[in-house]
Parts: sequence; structure tokens; C-alpha cells
Amino acid sequence: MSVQERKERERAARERLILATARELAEQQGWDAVTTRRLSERIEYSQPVLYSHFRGKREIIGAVALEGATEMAAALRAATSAADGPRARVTALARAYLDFAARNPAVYDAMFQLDGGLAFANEDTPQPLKDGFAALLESLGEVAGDGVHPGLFTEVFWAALHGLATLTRAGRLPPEDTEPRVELLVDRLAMV
Amino acid sequence: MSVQERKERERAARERLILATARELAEQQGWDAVTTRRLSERIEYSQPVLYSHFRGKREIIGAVALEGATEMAAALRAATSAADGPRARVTALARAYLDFAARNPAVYDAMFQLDGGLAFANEDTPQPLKDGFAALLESLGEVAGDGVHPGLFTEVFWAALHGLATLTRAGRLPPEDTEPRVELLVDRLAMV
DNA sequence: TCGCTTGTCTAGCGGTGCTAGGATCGATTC
DNA sequence: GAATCGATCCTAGCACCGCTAGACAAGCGA
Repeated sequence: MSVQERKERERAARERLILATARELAEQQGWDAVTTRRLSERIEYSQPVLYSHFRGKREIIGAVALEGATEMAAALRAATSAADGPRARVTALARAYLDFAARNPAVYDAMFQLDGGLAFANEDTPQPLKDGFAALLESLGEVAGDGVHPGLFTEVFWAALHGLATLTRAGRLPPEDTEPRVELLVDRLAMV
Repeated sequence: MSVQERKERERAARERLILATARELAEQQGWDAVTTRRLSERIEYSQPVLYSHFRGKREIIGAVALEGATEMAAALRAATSAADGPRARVTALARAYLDFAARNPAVYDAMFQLDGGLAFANEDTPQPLKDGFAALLESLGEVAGDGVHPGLFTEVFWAALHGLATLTRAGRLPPEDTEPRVELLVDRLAMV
């Protein structure tokens, strides 16, 4: 069975190569530049090879989104675990969230702006996405306030962060005032 | 000069036809379905005619976005003017904003999700967009709270609304709980 | 070594945004 | 009223897109 195992290893390696290349190209030139032709050229295989790994471009975006969700959840947990007290955790969480979105715009797009064919907010939602929301919930649930459902509070806080992230990146909000916006948001929303 | 005037009238009418058709098609089947071929077929002119009115598809999207901004500003002002007191105005504003986004998803996309080639947050920003932000500022400035810059507060509140609108529409948030989310948002952010 | 499966590539389909260049229509002038 | 000439519009085509059928070659097991 060694031959088959080797082939599977090679195949898995190539799949990682495809995703890493797609992600790199998207971060460099935007997702519009990630065409199947350019992508296949960069990985030094022909176009049909892509379709032996993914159903199509949408599924490639979705795979990058899942990668990103895992990384983001880790980044959020790392940020909150280094902070003392509920309030500080929420501030750290907000900063880490916006920081991730700013540093990985293409990945953030894959997760929340583009259609990666992923299910959301239901039982078919892939684990990395659920886990990302869970990472938010862990810190935000602490400061929801009396009588406020933690899930609902997390949704609202998350929506605010998402709005700040996307509007800033799209040039709708000047990027300089990000920090005071975060402070205002935490100040008002978090019941210390 | 009557001939020239008639031609200009006809030209303006055709431009309105292009925009109305693009908008209708986008609302019915999404912006992906708005191709220059389909659009030209629906207006019963050939493709190049589109390019005698607009530089390209991007500029058509931008024109629809400006139309939408004007309408949205009017809708927001209508909603707030019918409410009594700062707090009620903000609630009405938030509901009207989310309602507009839900009822005109394609127009909302043109304004905030797609690239319509429009300038934002600087001196080149078209008047309708500035006015839309002004409509938000009028009601939100009242409840920013002491020592908080009204513009900054408006940005944060707007970002939260934008996040709720986009995440809901993309299926990231279940649509049922929109109303409690609005109440929570206004409760926490507005300093009565 | 042979046959066969598995994997990869070439070539091409129908679609996209956009444009060059020719045809036609109609207003202006004689 | 006819001829001219410029504005206006369309046909045809470019390069590119996502995706796939079918030919071909490489490497496996017998």
C-alpha cells in the first residue's frame, strides 16, 4: 500500500500548494486576479488539475475561507488569553479581529464577502466557522449584561466589528481613527 | 436649437432607461446577471450604446449607487422626521436603514459592496453620498454623548448597521432576530 | 514485458467586458 | 427638393473568463 500512500501524500501536498498559491495571489492582486488559468500556471499544472481537487473556483475560495477561519479563531484566542479581566479581553478581541481583517484582506473577503459556497448559521456550518463564532462568544458572553442573550449580544458586536472592518477596507471610513472607534464600541457595548 | 435639445432629452431618457433596467435586472437576478449583452438586449440597443453613456459596467454600478444614496437619505429623513425625541429618532433611523438594505439589496450592494468607482470619505465624494452620511449624522449626533465626537459616533453606529445589513443578507445572521438586535444596539450605543 | 488504470494535457465551448471600423440615418445647406 | 456631411448606431471581433471532453502518456500490477 506504500505506493498509494505516497500518491495520497503528493496529492495532499498539491492541494495545499493550490490553496497557498490562490491565497498569495489573492492577497497580492485581489481575488479578481485569481483566475483558473493564472492559478494553474503558477502551480505549474494545467487547469483541469484544479478541478480534480475542487469543484470549481468557488470551492477554492471556500477552502481558503475555512483556513482563514481557523487562523482567525486562533488569533482571537491568543489575544484574549493574554488579557486580564473581561473588559480587557473584549478590547483585545476587537483589536485582534480588526487587525486580522486588515492584515489578511483577501482571506477576510473569502470568509465574509465572497461566495465560497459555505453554509452559515445552521447545522451544516463547517466546524472552523462555528469555532470562530465560539471564539467570539467566549469573551463577549462575559460582557453581554443582565438579561441579554449572549448569542444575540455576540451577533451585534460581531456585526459592528464586521462593519468597521469592511467599511474601512473599502475606503468608506478613514483608517486613522480605528483605535478610538474600537474604544467607543467597547465602552458602550460591553457591560464591563 | 430645438433639434439639439430634443436629442439631449432623448439621450437623457435613454440613460435613465439604462439605469432603471440595470437596477431592475440586478434586483431580480443579482449583479452577476447584469452583463453588457443582457443589458443592451433589454434596452433594445447594441452594446456600444452603453459605452456612449458610461465608461463601462463599473460606472453603471456607480450611477445606480448614487441614485440609491439619494433615495436612502430621503427614506432615513422621512423615518426620523416622523419620530418624537432623539431616542425614538435613532430607533426609527436604524429600522429604516436595515429596511432599505433588505428591500433594495442590489442597490445596497452597488453602494457598499461593489466597486462603482466612487470616491469615499474625502473631498471628491459625490454629493448624494455626503448627504446620506449627513442624514445619519443629523439624528445620531444628538445621542453621541458628552465628549464624543458626533462624526466618530456616527461612523461606529453606521458600521454596526452596515454589519447587520450585510451579514443578515449573506445568511451569516438569522433574519428573525433583527428587531431585538436593533433594540440592543440603540439601547447601548445611544446616550438617550 | 505486457496490458491497463490512473493521471495529465491539449483543445475548445459558451460566456464576459470592451472596442474598431463600417454603414446608415437625418439635419443642414444649396 | 436634392446633395452633403457629420452624428449615431451596429456588426464583428479581441482577449479573457470558468469549465470540460477526449486524446495521450506514464507508471502500476501481473
